[in-house]
Amino acid sequence: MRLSDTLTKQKVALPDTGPIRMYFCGPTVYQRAHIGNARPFVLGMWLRNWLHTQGRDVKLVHNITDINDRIYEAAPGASAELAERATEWYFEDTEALGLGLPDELPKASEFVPQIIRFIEELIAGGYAYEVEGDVYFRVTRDPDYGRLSGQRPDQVEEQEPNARKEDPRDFALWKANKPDEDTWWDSPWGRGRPGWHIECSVMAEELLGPVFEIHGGGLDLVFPHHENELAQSSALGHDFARIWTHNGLLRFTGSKMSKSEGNIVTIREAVERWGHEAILVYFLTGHWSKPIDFSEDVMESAEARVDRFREVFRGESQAVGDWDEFAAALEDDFNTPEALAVLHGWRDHALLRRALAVFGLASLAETEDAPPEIVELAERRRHARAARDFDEADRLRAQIEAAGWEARDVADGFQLVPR
RNA sequence: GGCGCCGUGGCCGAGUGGCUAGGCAGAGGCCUGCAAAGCCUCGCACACCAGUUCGAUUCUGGUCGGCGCCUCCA
Repeated sequence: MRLSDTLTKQKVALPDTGPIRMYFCGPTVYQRAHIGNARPFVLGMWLRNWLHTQGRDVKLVHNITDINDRIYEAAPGASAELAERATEWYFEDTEALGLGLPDELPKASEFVPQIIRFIEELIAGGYAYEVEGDVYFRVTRDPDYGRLSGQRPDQVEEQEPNARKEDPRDFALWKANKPDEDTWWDSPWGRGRPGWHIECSVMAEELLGPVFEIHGGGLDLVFPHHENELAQSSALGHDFARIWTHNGLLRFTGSKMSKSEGNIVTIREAVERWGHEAILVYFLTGHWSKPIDFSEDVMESAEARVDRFREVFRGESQAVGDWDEFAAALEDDFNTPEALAVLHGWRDHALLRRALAVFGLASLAETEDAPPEIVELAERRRHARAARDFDEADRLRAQIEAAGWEARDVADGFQLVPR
């Protein structure tokens, strides 16, 4: 399989043998996750499922960042409780997507000793320095800094001056505890807590090793988050990720859906409104590397596709479907829109179910049986029709519809479909 | 200012140097007691301007337009 890689800007082939180790950046837990947060989660799970069906050994790590400025700001004095609660929300919400869970869901707070050791190594190598309880990464020490995002250190917009930094673009590995921060850990530099980027380098390497195959996350993480992860890990001589996959962001009413703009729909709201299947199909309709609009229209369109697949399973299974065509679409940069188009032509129930299962959509193959009382009405309607009493037949159909079912006349009788 | 992405038929959205994407919506038809579902047919699609080429939506250059990131955003 080949995947578009941010670092080389090319499609890079995965190794043909050996395990596929993947690290996908998860949420910072301080509020309910929005639908955009679901995209990297979903992509990670799909890749994992697909590689499994290809017989590969896969391990997917999806981190939870539960130490962050935003959490302190959102819950002054109770940040740990908020992080814990928001982590539970995230588990609930992603579980509702019907894709199961990644192999590992590490939390930053559980890796602080390893983070401290990592920072100590960076200091020992001259890549980081301590100032008054803070530790900063020395960006100018890395001649390749900026190679992931294309940003050169001298081009990066300067932030608010921080007199403690040697250079304004240096970033924090460790931050000294502030009075309003209610969680802290002891370290060689005093009480404090990890900076934003270091936890991912550490957790990825702890759980996958100093080199792994795929690192994913939202496009907005390329800079600075992933650039800095790469800088930290390569400073210690680690290869880190072989392929960087960055998913396009969701746009809502034309502009980016973002927490700061407030125009967000949570995963939970979306699942309630459209159901998890329509959401998954919606994600399927756009290539993972490109932005997609989130709107009523596209969701209605996704719902229609869901119905269409369900309809196939209500019909007769026919030997129509070419697995290789499906596989070819996914093997070439995981092109789900193409794969989806292929699947729309299939009539082989077992094959289609197997393909949909890759995307967590096997449930589309489940046909629902009507309760006995509805079947009874349908039977009566069949007799009425046989007797050419169409007024009675239409009355019964209305009654069936009122009960939430649709009566369809088919060659050998009737079919009942939930509405 | 720096880095990067994108402009495909009413909408969404793949893809290709010449051969059907697919879905939604729309029109007509088949089927039906009427429907529903399904199936069939249809709509002069590739922002603009040059260039390369026998031939470009697909390659190159430019123009216009939209969008993302630039140290709290998946």
